[in-house]
Amino acid sequence: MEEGMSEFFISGVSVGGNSGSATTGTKCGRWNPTTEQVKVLTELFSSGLRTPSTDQIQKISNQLSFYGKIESKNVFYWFQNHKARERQKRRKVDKDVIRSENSISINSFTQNFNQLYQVSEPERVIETLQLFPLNSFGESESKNMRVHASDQCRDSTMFSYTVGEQMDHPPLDLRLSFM
Amino acid sequence: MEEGMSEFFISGVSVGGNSGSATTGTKCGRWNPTTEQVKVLTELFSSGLRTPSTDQIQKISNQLSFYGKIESKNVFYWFQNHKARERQKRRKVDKDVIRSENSISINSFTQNFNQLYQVSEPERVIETLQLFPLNSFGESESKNMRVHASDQCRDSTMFSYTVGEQMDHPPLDLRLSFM
DNA sequence: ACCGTATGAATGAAAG
DNA sequence: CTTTCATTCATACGGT
Repeated sequence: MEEGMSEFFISGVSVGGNSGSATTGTKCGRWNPTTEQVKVLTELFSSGLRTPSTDQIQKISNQLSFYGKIESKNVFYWFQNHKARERQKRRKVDKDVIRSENSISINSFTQNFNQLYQVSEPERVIETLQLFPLNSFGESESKNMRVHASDQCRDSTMFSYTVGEQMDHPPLDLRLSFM
Repeated sequence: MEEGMSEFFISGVSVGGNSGSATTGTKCGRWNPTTEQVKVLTELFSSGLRTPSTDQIQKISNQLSFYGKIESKNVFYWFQNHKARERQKRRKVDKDVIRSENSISINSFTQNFNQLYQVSEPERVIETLQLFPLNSFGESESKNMRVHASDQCRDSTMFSYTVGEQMDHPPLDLRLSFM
């Protein structure tokens, strides 16, 4: 990790006095992506980009700076996190699916199937990516809007498999026999 | 931004909804642990469990589902938050202690030291925690043996420069023509 | 009904 | 890449 990152922010840490983070209203402390930035990054991601090279990061960052403050490392981290969480999520889902299959296995098969393979995309490195400003004008009204605001209902890729049938057996043995 | 936006919650099981929340037409309620669940989680935490492994999370989740709907991610988040907030609290206390230390003598230094470098509890990181012996056989494995001695005191002085808010010129050519 | 607090959920940033 | 830490957003609740 250090390899590719070195030139991004190693130098940035503690550059200067910073002057108490007055921050003119914006909570500066960490990058707060605008919706446009997130949108673009997401598109890139869904286009197959997973681990952008230094140059790619630079370009992306550069372009995204149009929508608001951003640094290369933000882009780098974004991809790291996004990729990692996609994996993590899939992993957990798989586990849940497996477990639930052992107990349910009704027509949830189809869903499980979709779940299991929805993200199995062939990790290809994109060569030329054209998606872009084609419509990036549509919604550039928010400058520093937090992306959450209205889509809190993002799915949770981990489900529960509410049993609910055995609500009458004795409480589990909670004795932790450690040590 | 989510890549795997999936909205299928295990067949039939109507997730969330309800939860009142009239004001902001929310649709997906969030997990609301039952007292039983909280009790169990708290006990586990008190026993020293801080960062359960995926397997442990699964087991715990599975067991707790007896008391009500729950997903593995809920357990995951619960521990994350609980740990973080305990730490947060401790940090605040430490601050206060340190502040008062300025007027106390050497004696208290030792105490402060202990407070700083010792977890609230004997920090007996569980090594073999047999969660719910009922159905967790020899799978107890844990590699959370490390004790944080280094608290990266991240200097939140951020460095990025602001790129002036010029949101009113045409979008840059974002074609990423990688070489 | 509003407001403050506790806490579930998310994610940027790092460390390992 | 994986896992953890820190911070923030959002919401359920209880008090006044």
